[in-house]
Amino acid sequence: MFPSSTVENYLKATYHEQSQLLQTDLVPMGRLATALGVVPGTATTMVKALAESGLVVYEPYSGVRLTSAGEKLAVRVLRRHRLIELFLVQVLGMSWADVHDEAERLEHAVSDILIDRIDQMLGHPETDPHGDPIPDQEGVVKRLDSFTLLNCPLLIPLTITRVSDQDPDFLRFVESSLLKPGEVIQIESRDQRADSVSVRTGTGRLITLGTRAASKLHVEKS
Amino acid sequence: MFPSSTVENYLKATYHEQSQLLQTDLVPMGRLATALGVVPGTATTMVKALAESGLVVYEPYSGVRLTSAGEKLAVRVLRRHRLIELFLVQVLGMSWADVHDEAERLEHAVSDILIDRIDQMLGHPETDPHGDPIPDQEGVVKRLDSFTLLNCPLLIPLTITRVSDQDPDFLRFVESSLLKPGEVIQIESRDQRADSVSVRTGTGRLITLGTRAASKLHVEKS
DNA sequence: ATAATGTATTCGATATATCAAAATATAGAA
DNA sequence: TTCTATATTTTGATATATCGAATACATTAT
Repeated sequence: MFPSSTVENYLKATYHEQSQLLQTDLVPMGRLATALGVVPGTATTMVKALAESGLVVYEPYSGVRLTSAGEKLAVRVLRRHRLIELFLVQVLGMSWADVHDEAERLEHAVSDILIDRIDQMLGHPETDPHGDPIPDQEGVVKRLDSFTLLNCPLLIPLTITRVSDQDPDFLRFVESSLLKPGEVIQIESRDQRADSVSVRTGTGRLITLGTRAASKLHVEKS
Repeated sequence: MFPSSTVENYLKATYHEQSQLLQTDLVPMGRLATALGVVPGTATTMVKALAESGLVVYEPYSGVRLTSAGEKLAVRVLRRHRLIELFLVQVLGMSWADVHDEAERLEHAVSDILIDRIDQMLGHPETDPHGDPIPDQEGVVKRLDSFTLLNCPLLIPLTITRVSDQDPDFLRFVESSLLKPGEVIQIESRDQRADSVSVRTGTGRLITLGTRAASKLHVEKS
C-alpha cells in the first residue's frame, strides 16, 4: 500500500543518481548500491521488486531508471526532505550543518497534511538551506541551473546559490568561510595545474579551494 | 543497537497497560496483543525477544512487566510523543484531535537534540494537549492523579485536566462540548441506573454523558 | 578470438515482524 | 476431581530487507 522507508530511499537515490548522470539514462546497479550503502546483490533484488511495482524500469546488466510513477514519488520525498530541513533551520533554529540527518528520518514519517502546513508556514519557499530547489505540491522542480566555481566567470561579483554536499563537517567549513548560499564572492583566479580556485569573500579575505570542493559551490551573477 | 519502532511500541503499550492495571503487576499477553493490534502469538514471540534484551520480565502464562531499563525507554518514547503533540498544536496550529496519529509516527524518528529543542521552545511544558503529563529529561513523570467525572464531588466548580482517549471523533465531540482541558464545569447529578452523568458547562448548557465517556474526563477542584 | 577484468546476478542464509492454526496450559464449573 | 472454556504458547509460513559467496555476463586488453 504505502511505500516503505526503504522503497522511498531507493527511489530518492535513483532520482539523485539519475540527475548526476551526464548522458546515459540508466543508473548502473553498482552506483545505486554504493549510494545506498548496500551490497550490489541487495540492490538488484530490491530493484527487481520496484520494477514489479511499476516504479522503475530495470534492464539487467544495464541499470535502472524511474518510471513517471517512481519519479512522482521520489519528488514527493524530496519535497518533504527539503521542507523539513528549512523548517528545522528557520523555526527550530537548528544548524544548517545538522539538519540533513534529521530530515533523512523525518521525511518518512510526516503526513502530507503536516508538510503542507509547514510549506504554508514558511511561505511556500523555493529553496532549502543548501540552496536545493523545493518541489511544489504538483511535483514541479525549478531547475535554476547555474555555474559552479569551476565554470563561472572570473573577477565579477557572484552570489552563492547552492552547496551540493551534506557532510556536516564540510558545511561547517563553508559557513565559517562565508561561503553559504546568499553570500557574495568573486573568483580571483583558477590554477589548472594546482587543482585550485582562489575566492575573495565578502570580507575581502582570500580563500583557496581544491576543485573537488569548488565544484560543490554553485553561483549566479549578482 | 537502537530499538526499532516495533520495540518502542511494545514498551509503550506495556507501560500503558501496566498503568491501567489496578492490582496485578503483570500485563496479560492477550491484553498487550489487543493493545498493539497483533495476534497473541506474535506478542508472545516479541515479548520473549524483549525479555532476552532485558527490557521486560516475562512469565509464561502470566504476563509481562517492564524492567527498569524497559521503563526508562518507554518513558522516553512517551516524552517524545507528548512533546510532539503539543508542538504540533502550539507551533503548527494543528487540531487537538489529529495530532495523536502524527505523533505516533514522528516519535520514532526525532532525535534527542530535536526533542530537547522543542521542549525548550515550548518552555518545558508539564502536560500535552490532552492533559497527559510530559516526562522530563530525567524520565520523571508527574503523577497528578485526579478525579474523573465518575468519582468527583457534585455541584462544585471543577476544571477539566485530562481527556484519556485519543479517538479524533471523541476529541472533536469533547472540544465542541466545551469539555477540553482547562474548561470549568460542574456535575449536576449522577444516575447509577441510567448509567449517566449530567454536566453543566461553562456556558450554562447541560450535557449528559454515559459513564464510559465520563470516565475519560479527569478534573480537579477549581 | 580468447583471456582477463570488472560488474551484475543468483543462491543460500539471516534478522525482524507478522499470521493462522494446532497444541497446551490454567482456571473455573460441574 | 474431572471437564470445559479461555488464554497462551508453539509450529510452520510469509513478507521485507539484508549479506556473503558463487556464478554469469560484458567489456577491454592481448
